[in-house]
Amino acid sequence: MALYRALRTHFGHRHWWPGETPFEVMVGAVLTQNTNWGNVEKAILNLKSAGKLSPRGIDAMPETEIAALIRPSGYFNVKARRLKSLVRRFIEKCGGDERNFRRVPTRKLREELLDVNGVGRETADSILLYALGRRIFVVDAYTRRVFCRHGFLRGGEDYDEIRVMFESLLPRSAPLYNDYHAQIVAVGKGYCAPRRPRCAGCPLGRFKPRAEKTK
DNA sequence: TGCCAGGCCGGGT
DNA sequence: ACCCGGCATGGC
Repeated sequence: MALYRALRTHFGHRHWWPGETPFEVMVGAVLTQNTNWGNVEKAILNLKSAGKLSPRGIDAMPETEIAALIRPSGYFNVKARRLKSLVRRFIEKCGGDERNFRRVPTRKLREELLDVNGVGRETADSILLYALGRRIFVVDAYTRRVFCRHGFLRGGEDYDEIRVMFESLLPRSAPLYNDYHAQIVAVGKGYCAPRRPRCAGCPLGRFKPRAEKTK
């Protein structure tokens, strides 16, 4: 937790996820799979300009047409298929309005998401936290990289192992999980990318591994 | 120029 | 239970 405070002081509130609506966040979560966010923005802009950034819009479009619009995000054929699968399920489960999920337990939603082809744990959790405001800590490549490098993780840990670790160490708060993960991405992008030297001003540099294990 | 980016799936061992 | 190839674009 003190670790979060340090990052937060250094970077300021990150205001994540970039996206105006829950649906846009869902789409972004799929498009950003192993892909630079800048490319995802172009793809989303294309969908928006075409007036197709809606559950019905995606649902009604043939895959080839979606692929053409999301081209800049890479893996466009795969992602077009994944988007359709997700949107189809989304419509089936809530009629395309996530407010209808209000009474559905997070665990159930997570299972439902993971059952969709093309939605793995990180994508599911990103949707749960950033689109639906559920208390699920998102683990990603940056999380592993940063916390490995500083000795909090060994590297072999399973995704859910890491997620549960964070969730049990932190106060259960969606806004906290939200900004914490955003902070990790901020520090990961800037200073902890592979083969890139760490910035001297990085708050993580001031922490000894292990000293900060408890919130 | 080559490497990297906010993964996931399917098939093989 | 791991390990690997495939999927593709744009930026530095």
